[in-house]
Amino acid sequence: MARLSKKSEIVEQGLQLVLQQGFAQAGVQDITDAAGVPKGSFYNHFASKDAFGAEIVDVYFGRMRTMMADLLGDATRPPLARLEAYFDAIFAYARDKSGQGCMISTLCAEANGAADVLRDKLNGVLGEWRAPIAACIAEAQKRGDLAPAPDADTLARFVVDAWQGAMIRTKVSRDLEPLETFQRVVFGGVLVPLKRRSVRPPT
Amino acid sequence: MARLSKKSEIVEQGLQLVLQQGFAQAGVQDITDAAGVPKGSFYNHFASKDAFGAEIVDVYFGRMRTMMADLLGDATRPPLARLEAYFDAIFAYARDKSGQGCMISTLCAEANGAADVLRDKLNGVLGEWRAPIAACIAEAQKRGDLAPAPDADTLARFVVDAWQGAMIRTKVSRDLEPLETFQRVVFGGVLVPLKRRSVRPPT
DNA sequence: TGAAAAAGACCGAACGGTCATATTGCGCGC
DNA sequence: GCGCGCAATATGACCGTTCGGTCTTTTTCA
Repeated sequence: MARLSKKSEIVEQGLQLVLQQGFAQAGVQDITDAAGVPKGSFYNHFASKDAFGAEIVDVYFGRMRTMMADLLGDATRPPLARLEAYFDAIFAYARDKSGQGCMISTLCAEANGAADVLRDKLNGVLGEWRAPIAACIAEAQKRGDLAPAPDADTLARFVVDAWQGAMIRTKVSRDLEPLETFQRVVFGGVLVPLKRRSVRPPT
Repeated sequence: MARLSKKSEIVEQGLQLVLQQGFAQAGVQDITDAAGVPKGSFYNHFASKDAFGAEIVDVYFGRMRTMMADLLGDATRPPLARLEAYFDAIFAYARDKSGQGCMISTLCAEANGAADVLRDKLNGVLGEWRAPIAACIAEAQKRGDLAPAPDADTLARFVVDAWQGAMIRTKVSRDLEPLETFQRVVFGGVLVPLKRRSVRPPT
């Protein structure tokens, strides 16, 4: 039987549930109910709930990876345009597909109290996420599109953190305003020249 | 008995515990154990765990409020210096006091699945948090220290979101690097002039 | 004397996880 | 091509623990 094992069904439904409710909040029972399988099946495929968590991070990030490769790696466009296209894409993804939220930010928020295996996985994934963004920024800096001011890696860390913060707030505001704000500020101007300008007054 | 009711002890220890482990993760039993009181006492003071959550948000934000009033409202200093002083202060607070994390970001992250009373409270608190920051930014814009580009409120939303995102990542990285990155980028230059510059190449 | 608080035993439900059993598809000797 | 055996999966009853919350009784203080 098993039109290819029910594992994929558990992963798919579990992904949605964790996305909506958080990892701790989504019980194993809830997940297997959503997948339409008895609870026992869960432990045929996953050693523990934590192992399941690590696996859905892989699945989820696998999908992000293809989006990143497509949009951030497109050498035919200038780096900043690629960055904007990428964030447009994950914005659209958050709007249409996931109901709602970002798996990574959701799990990061619960990192305290979570198993080390999950924390380590998240650290790795965050690095993998940041790298191509930092590469785009570095390329823009080399082209002179961007000030060399904060180095590319620092800037990439900041941007990803800001995105996650916006994602977190969507859970409270229940709309996409935080993501729109992110887009507007990051790609339309920002606090930045702040310090330098205030240091040298209009004379 | 009761050197002024054990409520304050429950609130104090509960605050620390929620800060460290998250709201859902910190059980009522854990909290009363930490406070050294029997579990029954908890429900003499709080109608439910959610009501307790709303109350510790008030207590926590009350402390933030005084810090905000002191540093952001100090009319003797230029607005951008006040902003930087404020973020320096909450950085130091995160480093030294809280062990570790930010109550607001922690609870926002769990907003899905949380009671509406808590979500509403968080929305209110976020607005109250943002307002004086937006006021500082607006003042800086009026003085000409800052481009009028993204309006003050939008900028304030972004900065607060970015701070929360950094706070969230400290839970994964287990160090203060995300907060340092936030400081460096926000107060040292940023992506901002990005779009405008890339649109008009060096000719 | 009465209301508030302290106290701890207690509750049903849900949690993550286990286990014994039934079922299935598949490789392999024939 | 066929039957057999076996490992992987399917299944649901079951386990101990912990969850948020209740109840009753005792203590305290105004």
